[in-house]
Amino acid sequence: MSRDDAIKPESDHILDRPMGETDGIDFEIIELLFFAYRDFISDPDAILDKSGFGRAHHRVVHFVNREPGLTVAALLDTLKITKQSLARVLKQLIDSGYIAQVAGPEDRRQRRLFPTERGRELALALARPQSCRIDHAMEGLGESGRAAVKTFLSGMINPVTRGAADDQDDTIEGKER
Amino acid sequence: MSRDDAIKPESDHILDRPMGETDGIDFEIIELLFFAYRDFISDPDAILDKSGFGRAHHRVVHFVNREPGLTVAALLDTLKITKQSLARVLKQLIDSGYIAQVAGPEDRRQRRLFPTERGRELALALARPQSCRIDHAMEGLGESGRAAVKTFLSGMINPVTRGAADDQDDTIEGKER
DNA sequence: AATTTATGTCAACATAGCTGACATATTCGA
DNA sequence: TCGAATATGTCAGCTATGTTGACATAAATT
Repeated sequence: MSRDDAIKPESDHILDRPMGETDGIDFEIIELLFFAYRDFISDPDAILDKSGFGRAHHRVVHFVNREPGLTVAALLDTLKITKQSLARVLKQLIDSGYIAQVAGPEDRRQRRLFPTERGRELALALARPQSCRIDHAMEGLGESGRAAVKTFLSGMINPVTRGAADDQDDTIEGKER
Repeated sequence: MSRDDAIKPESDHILDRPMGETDGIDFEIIELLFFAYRDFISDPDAILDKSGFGRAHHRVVHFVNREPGLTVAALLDTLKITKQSLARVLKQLIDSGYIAQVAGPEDRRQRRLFPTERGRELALALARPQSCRIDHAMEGLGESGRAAVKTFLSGMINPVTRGAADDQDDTIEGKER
């Protein structure tokens, strides 16, 4: 890198004032969210490492445990990833006996996803440290404070556009998700 | 996949009860955090796509703008990634004129990072929609509610272990981060 | 019978992490 | 002053997880 090209404090309109509240932007919360989520994720990450799984597996196991009998389509819609992305991790979870598939009772094209005992245990093991962290963060707060947190987090989420629910109607605009 | 191996609802200890509050775990907040963060990130993602940058660039631009003159070591410590990971995105940001390096005035080994005008603009453009989203999510909340949110988010973050600050002392246990 | 839907799968690619190894400039301590 | 430690950069290769596009199969729908 020839080392000397870095020593030119004169050029290029360098700014040395921190980007602050002056712009009417709440950088504090932006950063709190970044750090909070990073650490929130780190607990399960450590556990997953041992099992040879990753975050993608975590999400799948979580939602399947939260809603046993979920269809693949519904899961894709929740995760907002492509079926090819899902396929990779889902296959591993099925092969390792964490999740089982059952043909839909009404519509036999569907593959409804259920957790096995093993899958349930993993989901709980992953959720436990996260729950602890949340409990700790909620410690000082009263009922109204806790409610405020939920309101805030809900407000951060994009509104659901269509009547997604369990209806079909997904490939209308050509996106194959 | 021979299609028929999926149709075996009998085998393997399938659970069909949702994983719920019974286990003393607050799944609601866990999920709210997941969805909230995902959507929170999606705003800047859309902007970054146009510039040909990714989330990694976002973080670098953000923190350099928040603390101009940051050393590479300090940035690595904030982001908790390896220097090789940082190098890739930092190089691109420097080459494209979003960030400039200046040799440290005291310690000339350091490369202190500063935003250029361009870098500042990008950081602001990325923060703006996030700030809007936060404002919207805070809308209903009073001062105490907002305070609760900050307390909560702060409580979610791992406590700082050592006197990290600007001190050296990083390679003690052999990890080269 | 033809079409649509739900799902799976192959192949190729991009981003952003990681480890390991090594280079260079600078500072610091003995 | 010299050798070790430090701050940073860089090469090479690996992994995880996302993406597109194309195509296959079974079941439902029209």
